[in-house]
Amino acid sequence: VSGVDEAAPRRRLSRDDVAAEALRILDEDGLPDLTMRRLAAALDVQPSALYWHFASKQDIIAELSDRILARTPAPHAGEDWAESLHARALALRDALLAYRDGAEVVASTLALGLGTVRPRDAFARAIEDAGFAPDTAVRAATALMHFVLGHVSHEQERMQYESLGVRADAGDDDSAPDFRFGVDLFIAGLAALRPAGRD
Amino acid sequence: VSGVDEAAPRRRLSRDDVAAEALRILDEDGLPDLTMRRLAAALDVQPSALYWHFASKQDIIAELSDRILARTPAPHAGEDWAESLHARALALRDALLAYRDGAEVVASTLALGLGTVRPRDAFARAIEDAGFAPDTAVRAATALMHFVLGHVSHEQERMQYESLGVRADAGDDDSAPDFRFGVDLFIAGLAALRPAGRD
DNA sequence: ACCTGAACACCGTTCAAGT
DNA sequence: ACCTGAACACCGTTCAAGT
Repeated sequence: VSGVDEAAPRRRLSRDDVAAEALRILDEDGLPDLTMRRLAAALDVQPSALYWHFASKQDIIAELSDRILARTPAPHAGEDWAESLHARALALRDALLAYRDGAEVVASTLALGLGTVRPRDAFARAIEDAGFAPDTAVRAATALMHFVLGHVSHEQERMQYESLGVRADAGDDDSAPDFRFGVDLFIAGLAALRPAGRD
Repeated sequence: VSGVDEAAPRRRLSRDDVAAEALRILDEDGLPDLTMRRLAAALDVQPSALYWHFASKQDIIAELSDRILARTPAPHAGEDWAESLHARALALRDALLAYRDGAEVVASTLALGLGTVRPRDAFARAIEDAGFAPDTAVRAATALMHFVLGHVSHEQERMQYESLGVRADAGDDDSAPDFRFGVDLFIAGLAALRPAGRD
């Protein structure tokens, strides 16, 4: 029995292994299929083993949220605040769309006060550049985050149910123009309400 | 054994009974506690009995969504489009806040393409009054819905976790001004972008 | 330090059978 | 027509015990 490759040992699971496998399952099968039991099976380990590396499933999801958001690019210098905000909003949408159910993962993590708030702060900085006070900028940035997460969640849930054939597939599918319209509306609002004497 | 009141019969459960009890559990214990088994127990019935009245749990939740949204009032006649939109957005927030986890119930129902779209259509009508074309108005109305649902979901999830002592309670709790700011921003955007020649 | 084994306390849904 | 009983195929989490 020496020539046959008997069950690979492959122990010493790392925290990073767990997160990477979870991200793979998320992207390939979606958030509802990302269960502790399925994750453990994919890693060839008992479910309880995961709790040595992460305190809870929600903590794993928070880690996924951070990884999804890590891909949002640094801003170009010298951009107009409106251009910058527009570009950041589109980049955030792209990052969320890059993983299946990305928006829901990030939204639920944000709601629990876990994970990074980098994208919101990036929005806020661009809005400060328009002349708004820091606390107002954070408020506006939060509103924009709600729009982005709501829009992309909706997009991704629709994709999910269309692929299952549940919803009537309306055919028309490119929601990028709708998204841009929403962002432009938001920016036009900021331009209209911003403190006078700024340019 | 005739004087003692033996286990009340109370059969013939109606669809309305199921929805009403579900709404009670939702409001008192929250969406995570609204399970088919708990609902059945509260109605003194087996879980499988619920499936005679509703095809699925999601269908029950869609019914709750409609009931939550039923309380949004008819608009005053003769209002300015901006005033009307503002009033409707605040009324929607109030309706969502009237039941625990109301925003999440409505958001998930909307995402599945179930339940009423009355609030969105009401938004769209006010936006048409500003001079926008019907399809543009629906786009903008959808964006506003995303903001409202996102904002109120966030508010309610925060309440939930604060009451459990999970999140650090920051003390400052009235998010109505933040909400109004977001709505005003949105309306200012519409005012800036609306077709010329309208007043 | 890292993981197994076994249990605890649950889920939504289906379906034959009863009344 | 309306509901029970029993099952199917799952959940997240804990914790003593092993190595």
